[in-house]
Amino acid sequence: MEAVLAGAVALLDESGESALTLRALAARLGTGVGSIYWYVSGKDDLLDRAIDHVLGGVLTALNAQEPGTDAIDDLRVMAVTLFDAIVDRPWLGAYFMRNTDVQGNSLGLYEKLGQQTLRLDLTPRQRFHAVSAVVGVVVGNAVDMGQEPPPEVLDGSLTREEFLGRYTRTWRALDAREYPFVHEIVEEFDGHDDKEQFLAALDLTLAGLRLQAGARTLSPP
Amino acid sequence: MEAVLAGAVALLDESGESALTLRALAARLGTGVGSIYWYVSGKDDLLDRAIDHVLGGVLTALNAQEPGTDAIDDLRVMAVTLFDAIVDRPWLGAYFMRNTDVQGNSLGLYEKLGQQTLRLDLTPRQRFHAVSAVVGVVVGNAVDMGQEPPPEVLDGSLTREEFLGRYTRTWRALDAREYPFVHEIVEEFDGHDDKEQFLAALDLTLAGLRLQAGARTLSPP
DNA sequence: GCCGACTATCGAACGACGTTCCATGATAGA
DNA sequence: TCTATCATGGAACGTCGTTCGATAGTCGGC
Repeated sequence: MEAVLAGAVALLDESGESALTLRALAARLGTGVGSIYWYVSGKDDLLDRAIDHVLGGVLTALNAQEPGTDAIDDLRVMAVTLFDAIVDRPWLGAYFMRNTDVQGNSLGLYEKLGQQTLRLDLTPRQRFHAVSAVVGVVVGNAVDMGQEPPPEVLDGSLTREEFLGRYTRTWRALDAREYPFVHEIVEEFDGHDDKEQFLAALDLTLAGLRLQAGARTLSPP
Repeated sequence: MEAVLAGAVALLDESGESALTLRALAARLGTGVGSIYWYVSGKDDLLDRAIDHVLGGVLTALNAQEPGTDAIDDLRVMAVTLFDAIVDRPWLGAYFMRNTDVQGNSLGLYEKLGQQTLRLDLTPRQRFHAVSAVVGVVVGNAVDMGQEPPPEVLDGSLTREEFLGRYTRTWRALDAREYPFVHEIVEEFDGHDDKEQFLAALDLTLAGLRLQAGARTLSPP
């Protein structure tokens, strides 16, 4: 059972979601496809368990985090940790929201993030929405990078910079009167950092949250 | 060509992404699978064109919107329009970020949203991040509802309320000391509205953006 | 009036996938 | 030792995306 999950995660890590095939997993484990079905009910179940498996590691990382004096700062660190975990395993991004299990480590993460909002002066509904918003920002920015890069950059025949350069060249050639915004930000897009982009989005949401909470925390000063 | 795209969108609208099969599409069009390949290079291309097709409608809806006095308010209306389009067609959510075409209606939407930030007192980088953040919030909250509901509720043998009730019952049974946050918000989750949840997240981000822009707009007073 | 070139259509065939099913070992309690 | 349960392995089925060659229809040029 543990070997099945570890093999599935290894396949996903090595070559992305398209590489996770029951036949490929059986070959890696030196067994037949039928054996895998004794442990899991199907591919969906396999994926759910594999996700829960790695989310367990993320959850322990979150639990190891020392609580600080500011709840929103702690919330921010947790969101960044979650984001980094998805950067390490891009396939997590595509399937993150899929694992809406009734319980498990997914719920544990939700709880851990939510506990920080308990330290803020908010209504239950505001807390509920705040955690959803933070998770939404993480997922929304992570799915972008969860996409498998085109085969040309995987082969190494095209670097990521050259690939992005194709965008900027096309954009620079657009009519400046029809596309004033694209021209405004094309230099920013060129060589942009995905993580910086995520942090900017996260900080906007957290700034709004801080405003909503009135900058007052209920935790020890 | 137009018929192919219309048929693909119709299939997606009727029964979700799993229903879009080249054989099913050929049958609906009264033709063979080979004919479809004369118009599109493959299923990915078909999906990209179908998405661009419906995004064209969203873009015209955005262009029809009367500019208001406040750029952020306009940005908010546009984000809501985009979200509503995804609610109407849940399959859009799963594939929205997929269509990162170099040009097309996807770029047009990006430009339209970005033009609102040109009316704000921001640096180019801040504008770039602001649009990414808004799109991230829309996508992050839309993918949640882009998931196909379990077959039981599709059959009608289980209502959405009963399905959500399974969550709340399990959560209420959890240890209140280990899961204080889940207990805090379980009542909010029960019968919650996805759109309200999205609006809360969007408003947090826009509040942060308004703070960043110093509440000063460059557009006519 | 014929002909090559292009446009467009169709469905059989291929390989890969998820899944099912059953024959076959292993293992442990009686 | 017998037998019931646990566990394995791989052939077989149906569906999917995709490829390919056969087959018409539609022109303009000689």
